[in-house]
Amino acid sequence: MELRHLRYFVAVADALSFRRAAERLHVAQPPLSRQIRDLEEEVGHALLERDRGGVRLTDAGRLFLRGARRSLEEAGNAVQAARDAARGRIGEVVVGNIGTLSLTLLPGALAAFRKSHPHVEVDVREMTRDAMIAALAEGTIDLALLTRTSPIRAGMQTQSVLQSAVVLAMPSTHRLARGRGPIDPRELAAEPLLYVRPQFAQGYLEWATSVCRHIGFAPRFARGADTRESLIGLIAAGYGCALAPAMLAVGVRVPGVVSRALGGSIPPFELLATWADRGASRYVDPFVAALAAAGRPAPAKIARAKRSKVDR
Amino acid sequence: MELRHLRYFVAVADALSFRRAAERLHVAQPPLSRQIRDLEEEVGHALLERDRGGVRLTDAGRLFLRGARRSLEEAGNAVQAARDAARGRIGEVVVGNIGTLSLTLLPGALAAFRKSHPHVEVDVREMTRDAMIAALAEGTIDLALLTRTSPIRAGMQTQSVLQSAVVLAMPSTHRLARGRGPIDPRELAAEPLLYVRPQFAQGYLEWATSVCRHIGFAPRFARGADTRESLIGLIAAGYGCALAPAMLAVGVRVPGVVSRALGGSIPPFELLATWADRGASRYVDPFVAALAAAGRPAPAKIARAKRSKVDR
DNA sequence: GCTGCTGATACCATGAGGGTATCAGCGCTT
DNA sequence: AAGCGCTGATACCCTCATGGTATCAGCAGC
Repeated sequence: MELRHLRYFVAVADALSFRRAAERLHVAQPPLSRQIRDLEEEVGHALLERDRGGVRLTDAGRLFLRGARRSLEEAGNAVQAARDAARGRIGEVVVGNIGTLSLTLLPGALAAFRKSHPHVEVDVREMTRDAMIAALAEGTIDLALLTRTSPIRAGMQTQSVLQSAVVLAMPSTHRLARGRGPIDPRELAAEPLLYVRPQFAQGYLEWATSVCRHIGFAPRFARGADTRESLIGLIAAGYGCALAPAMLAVGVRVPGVVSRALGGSIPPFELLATWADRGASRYVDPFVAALAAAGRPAPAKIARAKRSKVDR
Repeated sequence: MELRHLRYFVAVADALSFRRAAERLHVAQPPLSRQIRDLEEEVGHALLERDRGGVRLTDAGRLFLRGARRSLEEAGNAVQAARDAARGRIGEVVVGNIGTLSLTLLPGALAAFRKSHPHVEVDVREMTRDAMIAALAEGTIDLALLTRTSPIRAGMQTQSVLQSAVVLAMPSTHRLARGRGPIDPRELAAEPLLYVRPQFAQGYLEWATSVCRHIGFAPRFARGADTRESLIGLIAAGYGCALAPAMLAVGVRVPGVVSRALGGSIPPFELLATWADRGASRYVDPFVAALAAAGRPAPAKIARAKRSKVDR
């Protein structure tokens, strides 16, 4: 399969006619037919339905068309990016974003970085943790925001860009919701905990487990949610408590949910900027610096409140 | 340029050696060299630096490599998707997501849809409004969540999936922050308003303007922010007020920011599911139904509160 | 039954891609 | 210093895939 097949297929799918597509492509119709036939053979299924008087896409063809368009677009972007870079006009940093966790961090970093590097494009992509780790190794992204418990591969550099105290989020009717000041972490041992299933929030379970181990007990995980938002929903509905970084509680605050800091010396939740030793964009370093700077000032009013007197 | 060029280039970039790359590709080294040379000619710039004893990527090559990988991956995905579809195993719905606005809406809809259609993959992509509109026309995405003021092209169907009352978000020290109940909207005429610049949140400005026009005055926009988050930051810092859908205020609630509903008969903020008449996935209809259902129950406690007595 | 449209088939040519043999530059060893 | 081993580049040839032309097959409407 070559880009030619994709170009031809897209043309036919757009024109819904071999003849007209051939015209637009400046080739004759028979070679076009043959290329499409070859493509269908390689895929192994019919992509087009030839009715008299026209062509229609099969279900398979519809999906293939989408992928073909994306592939062609990426190929064109690659050329464009290379030309731009050769002219020294812009660079590019691609950041793999870790869901809503970085909602508080990214905006500030982006704003600061745009000021110091106006010609550098920062492209934020939403992907799962495992996808980020794979993409880092491939060089598809320059930078990922990962938790410390992530299975980071060899050849990577990391820098902590954000630390956030661990809090317990719970229904406002919960027995632990009443008191003031930090909770005695040993109280948690008896609590069934809610969690986010690993499919979407990979690593949450490991992180929560490691926090409990550090306190000194094995967690009892009661009920899983599919997304961070539905986890909050479960808490609000009174199903139980969950461990969370304080910064997450800032972003999504919902009536019926209360969060209190944990006492003792619990290691804070930590977000690591992670990038490859070799082959990364030269703009990774300044961007990481911007992240680290953004991880400190404004939104840190709560995030910084580790085990300091602010909490007490 | 063909996929072959991309495959070859990726192989060389991975091996950092023409010989070894040629081995892995099962071709001889000279043809490989020629293909790479042709590719560099087409791009117009050197992608590789040939040093004695090895190969290094140029800056242009680094960026090209990334695009090449993506293009190849999309091409592979296209084939895979077509095969899956032909077996009737799964369908696919791609949703263009409108930033944080749909944070409250999507999780519920996704959960419900997964229950009724477990074999259908829903792929959520983060993109700007204009990118969504273009992608809809191209068939790259099946569905977009757009505001009513968006310039939707012909051949599209829409369905309202969420309505949310308009609130005024302001610093807690603001004169309008004190009273109770809905604000008299005419009070706003004197207020300088903050806004999100059109680059990131395309359409916000039009929407806010149309709300003011409906009330009966021309808005005075004072200061722009780059992201929704930094807008909230500006408000918290006391720079002024901003109009917002109530649902947005639910997601991001920050100390120092207060929001109050607007009185009178202001049309609510509305989110439209938008899809192409023809060529869309067959699963669009049930997914839109799931969205509409999710737009009603739980998070609607505030969102539903249009101009009903709940506000008064 | 003719003409118009649709796409498929048959066959031929040209040229691009791939093969082999060889060259050129450089570092290391003997 | 000469030879060897590695690197990638060049020269040349062959083959087959791609694209061309001519034609066929099915169907609609006049």
